Amino acid sequence: MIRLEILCQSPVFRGLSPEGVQTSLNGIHFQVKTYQKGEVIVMGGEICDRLLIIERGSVKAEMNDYSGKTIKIEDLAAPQPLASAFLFGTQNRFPVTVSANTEVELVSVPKAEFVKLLQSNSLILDNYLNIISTRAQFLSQKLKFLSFRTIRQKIAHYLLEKAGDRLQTVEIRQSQAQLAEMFGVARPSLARTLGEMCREGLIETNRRSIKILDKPRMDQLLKG
Amino acid sequence: MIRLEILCQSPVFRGLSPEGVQTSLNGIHFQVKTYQKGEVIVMGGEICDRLLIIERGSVKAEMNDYSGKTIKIEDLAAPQPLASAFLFGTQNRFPVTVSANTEVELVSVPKAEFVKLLQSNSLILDNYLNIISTRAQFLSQKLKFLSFRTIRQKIAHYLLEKAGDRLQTVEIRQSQAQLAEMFGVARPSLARTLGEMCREGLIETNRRSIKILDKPRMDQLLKG
DNA sequence: TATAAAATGTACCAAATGTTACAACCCGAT
DNA sequence: ATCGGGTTGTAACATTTGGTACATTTTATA
Repeated sequence: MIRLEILCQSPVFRGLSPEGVQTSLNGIHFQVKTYQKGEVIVMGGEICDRLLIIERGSVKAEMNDYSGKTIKIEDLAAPQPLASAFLFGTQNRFPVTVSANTEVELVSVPKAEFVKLLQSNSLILDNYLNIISTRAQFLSQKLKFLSFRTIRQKIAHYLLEKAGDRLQTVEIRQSQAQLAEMFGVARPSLARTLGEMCREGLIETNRRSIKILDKPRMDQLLKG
Repeated sequence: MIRLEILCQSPVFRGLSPEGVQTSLNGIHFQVKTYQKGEVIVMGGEICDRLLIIERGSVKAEMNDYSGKTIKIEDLAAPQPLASAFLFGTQNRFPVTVSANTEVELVSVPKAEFVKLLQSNSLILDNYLNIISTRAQFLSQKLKFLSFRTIRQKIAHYLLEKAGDRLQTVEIRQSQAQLAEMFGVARPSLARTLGEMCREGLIETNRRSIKILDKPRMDQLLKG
């Protein structure tokens, strides 16, 4: 049994009514698979020739290097699709090993069938293009971010970007620890640098809001 | 006048004959624009609502931060498309300022028209999906790369990846300086680390070829 | 309100990297 | 063969960051 109410909330089917999803899926082949908690859903390196959409439950994705040990983890829950950027392109293999956090139900659509979907329904096509593009943009953004050498620069970049042209005060939604992870630095290092920038009169921190005091000097930081 | 022989070599139209490109383009609106050397083609931040394909000449893309200074450069020549990953997605703005290196001729296809193309021709759709996916994968790979903390890890990752399962000797095509830039580290630091790894018996360097002596310990480096 | 858990601000030291400088080497052009 | 430019190896030193530890504050929950 397909959970249409769930699927139509998936990024892939966004904007379609449950009936619309039903209609779209009518013409194509697909499977619904169930996995028990802990079960491996896809192994890293496996050919990615199908689109997987989580219908129920959550999974974790672990990246494993050649030596066999897992490094990083990402959690995905219904109604997210899995590794959508790896269906096409030159590297058609799952970069991660995916296993079930809970009991999981997946819809598995073979690539060829999914292509039919894309061609028959312009909304799904648009959705999918948006998914991959957004992913590429996200990664691109993150890369630009990592290209800054010092923590000061990362902070300056982050704040100025978030503040835009007029705003002076930026509200941080994440914890300092999350911010540090996003910056790719150690949490105490981030706190220290924030403290230094405060003392130097560049910014003013107060909880989760940061006020930019000296924009010119912040700009200067990035010119290097 | 459209240069069909050039366009059909573009990643977007790959696999189509010149006549096929002609046929595909017949139904849609598009423009051919010419720019003089040095002229700005798109400003960073501008809305990206059209696909641009270079028909002749080459362009350079510069990323400029808020302080107005350009940072990085990428060169693109015919028959490459421009910023193809930014036509869709949430951030529909050019991330870079593009200007003409030489006299340049571009084909400009409005987004709405391009969508028609994608829907009418499954080959173009497949090509485009491949372009964005490949880009996402490339970025993802690069990001994984930068996620390694130490230079040793970066070297180990790079060498093991390049060597694959059997090869022991890896030929480097770039200079040490280029390699360092790719790693995002200072050149002397890279040289130093290579030297250390040599002395420790992990590798053996000789000009632009590096021999992996102790694969197990190299693996171990990445687990740490 | 009381209490535990999480988040934050700091300090110290060790490790890694950047910076600068210079010598040795390789390679191509004259 | 020789000269010069680019590449590589190395050293010494300054900076930055990571890691660990702990006190303090805030937040969540009973």
